[in-house]
Amino acid sequence: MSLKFAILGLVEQQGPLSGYDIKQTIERSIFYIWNVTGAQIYNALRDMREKGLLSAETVAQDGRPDKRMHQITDAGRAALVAEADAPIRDEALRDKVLLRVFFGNQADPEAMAREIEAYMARIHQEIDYLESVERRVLANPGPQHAARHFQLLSLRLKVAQLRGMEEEFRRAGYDLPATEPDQSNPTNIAKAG
Amino acid sequence: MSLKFAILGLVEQQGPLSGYDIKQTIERSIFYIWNVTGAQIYNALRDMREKGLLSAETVAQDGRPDKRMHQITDAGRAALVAEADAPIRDEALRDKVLLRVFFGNQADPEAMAREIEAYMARIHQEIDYLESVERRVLANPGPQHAARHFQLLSLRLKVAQLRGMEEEFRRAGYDLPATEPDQSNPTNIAKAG
DNA sequence: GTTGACTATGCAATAAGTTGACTATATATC
DNA sequence: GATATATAGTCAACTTATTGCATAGTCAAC
Repeated sequence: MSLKFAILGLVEQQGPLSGYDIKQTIERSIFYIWNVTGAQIYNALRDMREKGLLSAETVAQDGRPDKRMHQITDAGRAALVAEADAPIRDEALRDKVLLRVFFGNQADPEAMAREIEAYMARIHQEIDYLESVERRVLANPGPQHAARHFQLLSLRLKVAQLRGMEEEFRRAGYDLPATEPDQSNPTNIAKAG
Repeated sequence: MSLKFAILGLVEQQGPLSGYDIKQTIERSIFYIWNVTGAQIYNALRDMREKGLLSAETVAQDGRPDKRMHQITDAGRAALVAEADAPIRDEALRDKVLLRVFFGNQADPEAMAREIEAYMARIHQEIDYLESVERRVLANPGPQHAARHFQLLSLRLKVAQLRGMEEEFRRAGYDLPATEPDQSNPTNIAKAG
């Protein structure tokens, strides 16, 4: 449900969107929480149209392919609210990275250490990047108070998780490989994969 | 693959295991990383037997149902090592809790605040519980140095994540509901849900 | 003039994960 | 005697997620 929840939330907040728009938006705003490919989104959209959660209208463009703009329906809005109001549970607790660490002794020791340090480097860059996003958001005050509050909160929660992990890796004796700082986000965690 | 990876890792480390044994072990040692039900394990085992990653032998018991003890095969060991040696990627980045926070404005504001505070309480208990596990492990020194190192590391990484989130929620103005402390783990995050 | 990036969508197949129902026996508790 | 818990397993159906492939036009760079 969660990808569909995210799509419903975006379409509700940002009016009619094409699949492509949704992909862009997720890559710009939810990338640190949820990773998707284009195919996943189009698959989900088809499904949601068939279930009546979204309605779509084909719009012709000049010089560009047609696109299908999606709107949330009453049924979609009901599904969105139902999910948003459901109790928060940590169901499907699942962390591939921690699992790899847990069974780290199955790997070659030196390779494992290198992997961890490379992962630390990605964490480090990701923290920098997320904090630059936060600064950018804070610097330009807009409307949508409640939405902004929660979006920033989730971002800061992610940063807090990453910081915690980084410190813990350090405490365990692992160290960042020396690199130049980088303000862009070419190899961030969310995208590396 | 990850559930199967976990199963392969356990069977490799702890010799012949029944599905039931695996369930118990996961509930005792990997519960904070990966959540499973019995059916999931038995489904995975059938699959892995069919693929030749595990071999099984039925063992009769008196006063108890027969059980099928699983051993890792050469193919299984190869699959385990292949996974363990693969680069660590944060593929399938997916956090339902953060997603719920991100779209928190879609929920009723007071209900959302209550949900977050209830979640904080679970985090808090989970930290206490994980730290008690860590103390217990540290207090009884055993063999398996490398395995222990990585198992404790993953546990501490999880604690670090949770601590980070707890602090961040506090900073955002949310507060733990007042409760009695509890040393057992009846409603911990891993099990709640 | 061809290569690559961007815009834009789709389907089929597979893999992975989840749920619910079901079968048994033994022991301990009420 | 009834109920609950622990042990031990299976299957079918389902949802969710992932991958690979295909299509097709515009635009800029080389």
